[in-house]
Amino acid sequence: MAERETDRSVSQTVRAQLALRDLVLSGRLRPGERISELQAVEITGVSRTPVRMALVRLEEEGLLEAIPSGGFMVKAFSERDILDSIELRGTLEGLGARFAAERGVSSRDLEPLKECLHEIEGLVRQDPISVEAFSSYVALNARFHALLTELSRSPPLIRQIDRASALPFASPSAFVMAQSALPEARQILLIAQDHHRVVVDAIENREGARAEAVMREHARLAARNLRLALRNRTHLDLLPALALITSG
Amino acid sequence: MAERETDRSVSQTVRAQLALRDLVLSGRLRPGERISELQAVEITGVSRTPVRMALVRLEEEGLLEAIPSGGFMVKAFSERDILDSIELRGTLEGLGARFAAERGVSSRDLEPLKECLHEIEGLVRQDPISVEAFSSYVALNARFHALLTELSRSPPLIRQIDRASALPFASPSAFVMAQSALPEARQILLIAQDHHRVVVDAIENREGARAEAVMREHARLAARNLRLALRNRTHLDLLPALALITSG
DNA sequence: TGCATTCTGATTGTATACATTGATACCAAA
DNA sequence: TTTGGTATCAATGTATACAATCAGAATGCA
Repeated sequence: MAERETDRSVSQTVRAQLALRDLVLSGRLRPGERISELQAVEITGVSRTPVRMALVRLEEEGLLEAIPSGGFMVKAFSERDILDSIELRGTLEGLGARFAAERGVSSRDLEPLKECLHEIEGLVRQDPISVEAFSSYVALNARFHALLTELSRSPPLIRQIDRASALPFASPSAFVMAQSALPEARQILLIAQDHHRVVVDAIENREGARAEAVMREHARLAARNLRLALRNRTHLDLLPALALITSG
Repeated sequence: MAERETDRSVSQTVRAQLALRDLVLSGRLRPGERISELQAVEITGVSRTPVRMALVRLEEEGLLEAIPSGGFMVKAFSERDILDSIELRGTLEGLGARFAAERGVSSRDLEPLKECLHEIEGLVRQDPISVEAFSSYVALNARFHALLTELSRSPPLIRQIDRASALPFASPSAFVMAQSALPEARQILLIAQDHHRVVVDAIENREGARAEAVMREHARLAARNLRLALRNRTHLDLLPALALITSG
C-alpha cells in the first residue's frame, strides 16, 4: 500500500516531516484536529519512531501544537496572528538590513542582490504581468529576501528569521501570492520593488536607519494588502496555507 | 547508580531535557563537543528514546547543533552572536511594547506590571544594594519582562520572544547578572529601572513609538554593559552560560 | 615511507514490543 | 433521570532489539 520506494537519500524522519507538513498545509487536516500517530504511520509509510520525531519538529516549527494529555493537533491561527507574523518578520528583516548597513557590505556581496533586483525589474515592467512572469516573481522575491537576510551576517538573527518564515503565511512568497488577489496587484508589485531598491541603496550607503525603516514599511504594505485580500476573499485559494485560519 | 526515583509527575523526556540542558550550561560539556546518546543515557538514567526527543528539542532550542553525519554537539557562540541575541531580543520586546501601546491595555492589566515596578523601586533605592536585594532584583526583572511580553497579546510574537530568551545569555536575568560585574552596577540598574518606568508610561498613554524605542534602548544598554564586562573579565563566573562563548 | 583500501568497532537511525495513561461507555444506585 | 464509579479500550510514552552507516585503525601495496 504505502510506497516502498525507499529513497535512501533522505532519512525516514525527513520524509515523514515533509509528508505531514504537506498534509497540514493542504488543508486535509483541519485546524484543531488531532493527528494520531497511527494515522501518520499509515500515511507516511514509515514507522512510529521517525513519525514521532517529525511531529516534535513540526511542533517546534509552529505548525502543530502539543495536547497536554498527549499527542499533537493542527495549530489554529486567527487573522490577527497572521498579520502579526508578517509584521514580526518585517521587524526582523529590518534589523537584518540595519546590521548589514551598519557593519558594511562589500560590493562583491551586494552583487547577487543587485542581479536579483535587475531580474525582478524586467518582470514588473510588463503590463499586464503574465502568469509565468508572476510565478517567476514569486521565486525571485523569495530569493531576494533570502539574500538580504544573509547579508546581516548574524547567525542568531538569520536563525530567527528562518523560524519566523516557517509559518507558511509569513513567507515572502505568501506576501506576493496574497497581493495577487487584488485588482491593483501590479501597482503593489511596483511599490514593493521600490522598497527593494531603496533597501539595497541604503545598505550600500551605510544608512542603517533608512534600511530598517523601509523593510518594516515593506512588511506593513504586505500586511495591509493581505488584510484587503482577506476581506474580498478573492482568489485566496492561491494561498492554501490560509486554511490554517480559524477566526477573523 | 543513576537514581531510580521515578518522579511520576514529569515525563522522562522532560527530565532528560532538563538534565542535558544543565549539563551544557554548567560547562561540563564544552562548545563543539559531541554529545553521545549512550553517554546521555547513562547521565540521565532514562532510555534512548526520551533522550533522543530531548536532544531534538534542545537543538530546536538552539543549545545543540546537529552534526551532518549524525548526532549532536554543543553549539558554540561568538561574542558577537551573544550581543546580537541581546539586541534581537530587545527589538522583539520593542515590537511587543508597541503592540501593547497601540492596541490599548486596560488599567487592570497594567496593575501587576506597576506592582512589579514598585517592588523593584524599593530595591534599587538601597545604596549599596545588598546581595539578597540583588538576587531579588534579578527575579523581579525577569518577571517584569515576562509581564510586558504578555501585554502584547500576540501569540506569535510571544512565542518568538520566548525562543529568543531560550539562549541563556539573552534572558533578562543574564543582562542583570552581567551588569553586576561592573563597578557602576547601581547606576546601571537605576537607568534600567528608568526604562521600565518609561515603557509602562508610554503603554498607558498609547505612545507606541516611544514604548518601542525605550525597549530597544534598554537592550542596547544591556549589550553595551555586557561588552564592557567581557572586556574586564570580572566576576563573569556569575553567568555560567557564558561558557558557551568560544571566540571573541 | 606514504597513501590508499578494507575491515572492524562503535554509534546513530529505525522498527517494534511493552507499559502506562487518558478517554469513553456502560451499569448500578440514588 | 442523573450521577458516580468502574471497566474496557485505544493511543501515547518508554524501552530495547535490529539495521545501517560512519569513523578510525590496521594492513597491504606502490
